[in-house]
Amino acid sequence: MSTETKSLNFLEHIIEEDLKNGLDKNKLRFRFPPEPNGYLHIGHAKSICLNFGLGLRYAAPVNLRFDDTNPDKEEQEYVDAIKADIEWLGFSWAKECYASDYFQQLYNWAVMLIEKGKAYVDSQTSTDIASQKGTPSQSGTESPYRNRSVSENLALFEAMKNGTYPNGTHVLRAKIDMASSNMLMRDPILYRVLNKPHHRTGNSWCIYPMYDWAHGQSDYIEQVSHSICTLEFMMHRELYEWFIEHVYDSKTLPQPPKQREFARLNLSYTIMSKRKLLQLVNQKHVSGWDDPRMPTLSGMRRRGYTPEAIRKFAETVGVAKRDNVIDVSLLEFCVREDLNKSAPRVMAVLDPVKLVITNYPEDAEEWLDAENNPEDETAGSRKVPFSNTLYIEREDFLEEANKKFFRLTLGKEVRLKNAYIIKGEKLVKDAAGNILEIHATFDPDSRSGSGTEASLRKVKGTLHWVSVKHAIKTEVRLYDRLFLNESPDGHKGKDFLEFLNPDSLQLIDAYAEPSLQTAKPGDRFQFQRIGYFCVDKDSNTQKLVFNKTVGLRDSWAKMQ
RNA sequence: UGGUCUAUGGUGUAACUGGCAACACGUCUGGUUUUGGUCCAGAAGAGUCUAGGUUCGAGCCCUAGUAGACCAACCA
Repeated sequence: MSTETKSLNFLEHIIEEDLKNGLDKNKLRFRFPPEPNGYLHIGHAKSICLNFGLGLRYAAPVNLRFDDTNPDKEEQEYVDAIKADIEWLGFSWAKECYASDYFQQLYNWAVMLIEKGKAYVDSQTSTDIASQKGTPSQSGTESPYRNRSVSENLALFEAMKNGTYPNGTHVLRAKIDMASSNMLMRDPILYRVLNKPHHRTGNSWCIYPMYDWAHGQSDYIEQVSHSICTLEFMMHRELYEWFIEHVYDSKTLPQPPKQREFARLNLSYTIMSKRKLLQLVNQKHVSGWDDPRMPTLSGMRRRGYTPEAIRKFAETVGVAKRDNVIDVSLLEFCVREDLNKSAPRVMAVLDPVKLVITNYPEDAEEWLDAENNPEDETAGSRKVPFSNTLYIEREDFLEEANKKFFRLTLGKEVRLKNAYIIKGEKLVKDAAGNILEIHATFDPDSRSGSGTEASLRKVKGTLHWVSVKHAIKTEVRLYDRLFLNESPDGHKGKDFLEFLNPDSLQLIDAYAEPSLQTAKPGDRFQFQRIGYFCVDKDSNTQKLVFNKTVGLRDSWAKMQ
């Protein structure tokens, strides 16, 4: 990998600095720590590419750690989906870890904090505790339980653990500073009583650690050197370090883990909140987490996005600390760039109108050579059937065309891709004036690849087509933006559902060349002049459908 | 009204310990092309939030403003 010429991002500068200051390169270790409460989305992909990318760059292990400290929201289904998505993206983790594996160790450390007088059991209600927290500009007040004796705390905490108390009755808090300007330092909660089975530990625990208590310690246990998270955890850093300081033993780890923060990915027109995505799934606005309209990795996979494209995208957007909004078109660019190299070209007509070649023998057919991919010489060629009755795209004919339009019109020549040059002759219309058929004549000497002078003649337009007799009818699913508002948070005060695009999914019947008969799920094609499509299997009917991945860059469309 | 973080073309990211602001996307021209795709060539577009300061020299350092983000869940 030629990472040498690439400039470093700020995290890599930090790591380089640490190495320069004597950190052993072999002690570098990273982790990707998802909470299994939903499917991974494109925002996670940035974090995955960042963490695993650092692992690759420094030949350091990267753990996959599930932050499963809240059985209220977490499920095994999510664990499985997350693993599948990371593998699909092309990364492999050194160890599969779970915060829940550390529950006992965490508990022991909590007991240790109590013994040191650094933690106490608070028996107030959550509202009482909240009201004592103060505000950012006003210090909080100390809990009446703050100075319980160590032995009382120990007994209470053990009883909490043993399931003696109902939910919400007691919490374990760190004794730090109720006047701190950092709200998180005002005696944060370490444990809450939650009588609920956990997807991995079952019924063995009825107290569960909070994020702050679990996360840093998990990093420490796994000997993570750099714990990279998003900006909203910035204020947690002070607490992270306070906790580490109280359990840290330099004999175990030469240097305590370091939390550093980067700005999360924001994509225009894209919902990136797991809560909202879950709502879309639960309320059946989409068919599931892997609906091709979802910004989830599984949705993008079904849509036809490639892991390469997503990795390239993550690399392109970079990593920094300022808030950003990336335009979705950049992601689409990365997808096109990758697919252009690899996707075979095929012909399909989405909105057909009949084209009759009047001077072509009525019952004749011929199989013409068609190049599979002009970007890839090894892709070979295939045969496509030609006959006197074809479908072409309705929008490829204009009865009254201006000079800017260089597709088919009466009296003008265009080329049929891989076939002949034709000339528009006349129209057959119904009583209402709708075009039923376009009649044209072809030039027999103009066959593609025939090498004749006529075949080399320049015509401005090239049309895709399929032979009516040979075409296969197939379902095509066109996807548009799911979410209409440009800014993901630009709907202040309004329900984000109001911005859902009613036309985000369109099912249409299209006609495709017969070679597509053998297409398999996951295959990707470029429908000539239309866009990229991915073969998907309908979960109910088991029939193959084509999902539109992304359109072609179309400068003509932009001119209108 | 407290604290923390951030501020570079339209967007995003660079610029090693100060030395003529670079790259990608987008935009615009022109060329190639049996995809109005691709590819190729070129151009425009910021003088780095503001005001001071240090310096021979500041996007980088200092001070003060301004703007935005984050922080008061028994969520992560």
